[in-house]
Amino acid sequence: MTTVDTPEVVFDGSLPRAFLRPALHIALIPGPSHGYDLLMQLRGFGLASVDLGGIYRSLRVMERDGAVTSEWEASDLGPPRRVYELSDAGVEAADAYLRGLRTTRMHLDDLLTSVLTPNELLTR
Amino acid sequence: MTTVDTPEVVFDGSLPRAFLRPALHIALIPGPSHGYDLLMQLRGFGLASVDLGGIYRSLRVMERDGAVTSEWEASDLGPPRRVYELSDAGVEAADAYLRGLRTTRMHLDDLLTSVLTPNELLTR
DNA sequence: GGACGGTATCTGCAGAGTACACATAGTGTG
DNA sequence: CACACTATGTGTACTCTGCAGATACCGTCC
Repeated sequence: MTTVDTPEVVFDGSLPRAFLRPALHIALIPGPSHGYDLLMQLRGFGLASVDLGGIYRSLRVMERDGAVTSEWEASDLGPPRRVYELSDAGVEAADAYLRGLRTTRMHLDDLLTSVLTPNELLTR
Repeated sequence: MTTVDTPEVVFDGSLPRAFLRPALHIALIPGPSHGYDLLMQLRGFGLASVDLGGIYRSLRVMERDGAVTSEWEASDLGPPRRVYELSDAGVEAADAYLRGLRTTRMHLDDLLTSVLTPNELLTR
């Protein structure tokens, strides 16, 4: 089977996975949090299709890289949580991500307006 | 040195690969073009690290999906070019991408401002 | 003529990254 | 005691990407 399996236009406007790590850093700036809660937060930022497994893996990589530290915390709503907190290096990384994302935003604007300014396109 | 091989904050502000297909669609709205030229255009939109091989592959997938048609064209600057043109379906797809990207920009703004509004963070 | 740099397309492949499903377990409610 | 929600984690097949290499046309300079 040659499996041509059309990937289709999956760009629904949600933030792509490339933003997962930046978003996790940023979501942790206000204070410590755990994976399951971060999932909910990220969904609010349009990271709609993000996979929980991916979040846990990402957080562990971030910890391995020294951006966060973690410790277990009891919960009265369910099983214990692994709570992550930004390290100093993590705060710096978050800041770098913020700067990067502002540039990204700018490029996105360039791309979106590139098609609007030549107004022969509006007369299509 | 245990070489945990820090991937580091590689987020330089360039548009991530997820934007390649949308950007190709959009870049083709003004008119037909070929891979090598599209590379140059996309670089102008912050798709800096984009790989030529990836562009050619993407274009072929787009053709397979019916978004573009291609034909060979002679060039007096070098070897013949394969010129791609948006089909009707491709124009629609490009439009869908544009709408999606506007949503993406909105989410990106949410993410960026989420960290600015709580102004205890500004006093760090 | 031959070397070189720019233009142009395409393929091969190892490694990274993902989605999706599954396993496990605590807590409160009917 | 079944169920839903909270919560963390793993296994795996698949896809995607980056990087490097092959091929080739064109104009210029020596």
